[in-house]
Amino acid sequence: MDSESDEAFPASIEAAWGLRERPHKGPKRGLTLQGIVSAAVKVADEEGLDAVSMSRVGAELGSSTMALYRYLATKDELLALMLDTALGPPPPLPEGLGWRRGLESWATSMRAAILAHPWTVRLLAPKGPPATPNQLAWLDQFLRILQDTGLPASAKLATQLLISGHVWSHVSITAAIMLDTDPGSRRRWSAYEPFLRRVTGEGRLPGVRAALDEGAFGEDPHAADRHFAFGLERALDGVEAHIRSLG
Amino acid sequence: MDSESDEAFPASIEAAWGLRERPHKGPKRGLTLQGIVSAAVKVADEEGLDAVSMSRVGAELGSSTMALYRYLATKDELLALMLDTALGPPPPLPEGLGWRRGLESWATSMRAAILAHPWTVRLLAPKGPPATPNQLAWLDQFLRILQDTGLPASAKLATQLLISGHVWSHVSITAAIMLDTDPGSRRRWSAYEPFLRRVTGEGRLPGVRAALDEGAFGEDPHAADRHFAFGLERALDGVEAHIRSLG
DNA sequence: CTCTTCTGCGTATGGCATACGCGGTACTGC
DNA sequence: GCAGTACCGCGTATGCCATACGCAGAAGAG
Repeated sequence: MDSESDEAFPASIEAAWGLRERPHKGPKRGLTLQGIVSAAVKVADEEGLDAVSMSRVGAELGSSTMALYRYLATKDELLALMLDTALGPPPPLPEGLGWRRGLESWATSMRAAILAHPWTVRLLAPKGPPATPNQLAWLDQFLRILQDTGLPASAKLATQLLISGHVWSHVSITAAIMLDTDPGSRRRWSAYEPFLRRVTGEGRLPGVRAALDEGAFGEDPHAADRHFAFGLERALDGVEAHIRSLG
Repeated sequence: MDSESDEAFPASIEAAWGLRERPHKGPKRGLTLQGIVSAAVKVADEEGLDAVSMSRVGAELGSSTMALYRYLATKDELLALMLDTALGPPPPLPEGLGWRRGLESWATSMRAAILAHPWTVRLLAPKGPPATPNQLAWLDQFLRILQDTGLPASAKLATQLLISGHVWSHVSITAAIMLDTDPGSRRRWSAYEPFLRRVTGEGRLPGVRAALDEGAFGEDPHAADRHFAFGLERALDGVEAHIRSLG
């Protein structure tokens, strides 16, 4: 009955939900899943996601590479669990905010949680349905915020897709700039405006050229925050209009 | 003068803009950048993005691995150019559509262009400012559609971020399902609803549970299309309200 | 006709995920 | 208390990968 779902979902994800098995036969386990994941998160925080290899994580634990495979079937499982613990659970929501302020807060918290560990950005690309505890907790909070709006459940999910998509895509661009510690590609951003100017010459790409001449590409460092807020407000305006049209 | 920007942007990207150098000294070149990129796109289409290795592409051309490095500094450059040619230029826009229908059409075309080569999804994660010809052409079309709306250029860019973010994130999820040819993970989707039911027991995750009981997770195959349209309409509603408030 | 510069490409390096199997451990059933 | 067994950590090995380096030869420049 339940044994089928045990097969369909990786054992390590089951384990993350606390569905531990009885203490089996062999020798005592020297490691824990949580310990492995924490070590991997530490490595990612300190040396970047590319430094997270099975051998590097093993070394961090004073263990060997292959020992980890007694806890994880593949590296992808490790990455999924790293994402889950790095994001953490959503912060508790103040009562009585109303759905709009609630979603605003949700999106802002989500953005902050991601940027607290910028390498999570690259792991947010969905590889399957959300299945880890914290990921589902964020989804759950979102759905609860919309509880009393009268939206059908499928519209709630579609709204979550819109808002979290905005957070994700915005944060991806932010991270692409922020994470650029390499001086070579940092130079690329400063060379961007002259590059665009060259490429938009002779009447090519008039839309880009107009934006360029309006100074939209040489913006102040707070432009990212303002763009995030702008998109979020537009999206919420649209949701609000739709909710009103239902009542 | 211009030589600085030549340094800041990879030579292969300059080459993609047709800024070819004079036929230099040595032996004739046996390959072309376009030929390499086309071969790589072919491999990705037929065998998936993971099959695209320098040696596989070299073999496709009857050439060696290292020959490619006379045309590309790194594999990342190849991937950037693959993305650009796979997306292609935006289809010409019917005249007089009005900005709203225009953006709708833009987003729909963009989604179709991505899904025509589903592996592009993974390459859309921004690694720097958009710099290749077709990427900038899509951006340009978007900005031109908003030409007469009275929006400041920075708002136009923020709007583009919102809409393209929606397209990207939606298509990412769609692709995560579509590309799942592996029977093991296909099973995971069908096992998802029972999994959620198990995990939302005992009052946990009430928001998810409510959506589950409303049947929102066991939806028909056209749910993806409807969710895409829903999010797009909400976003455009918000933009429309904002544009009205300016006039 | 030589010289220089660029070509394709062979070889080598260091990294990676992970398959496989061994020797030993500690719980289970007798 | 003892055998059996299932599971442990982990050494070794395989087959990928991107790419650094340098060489031999080709072809335009003088």
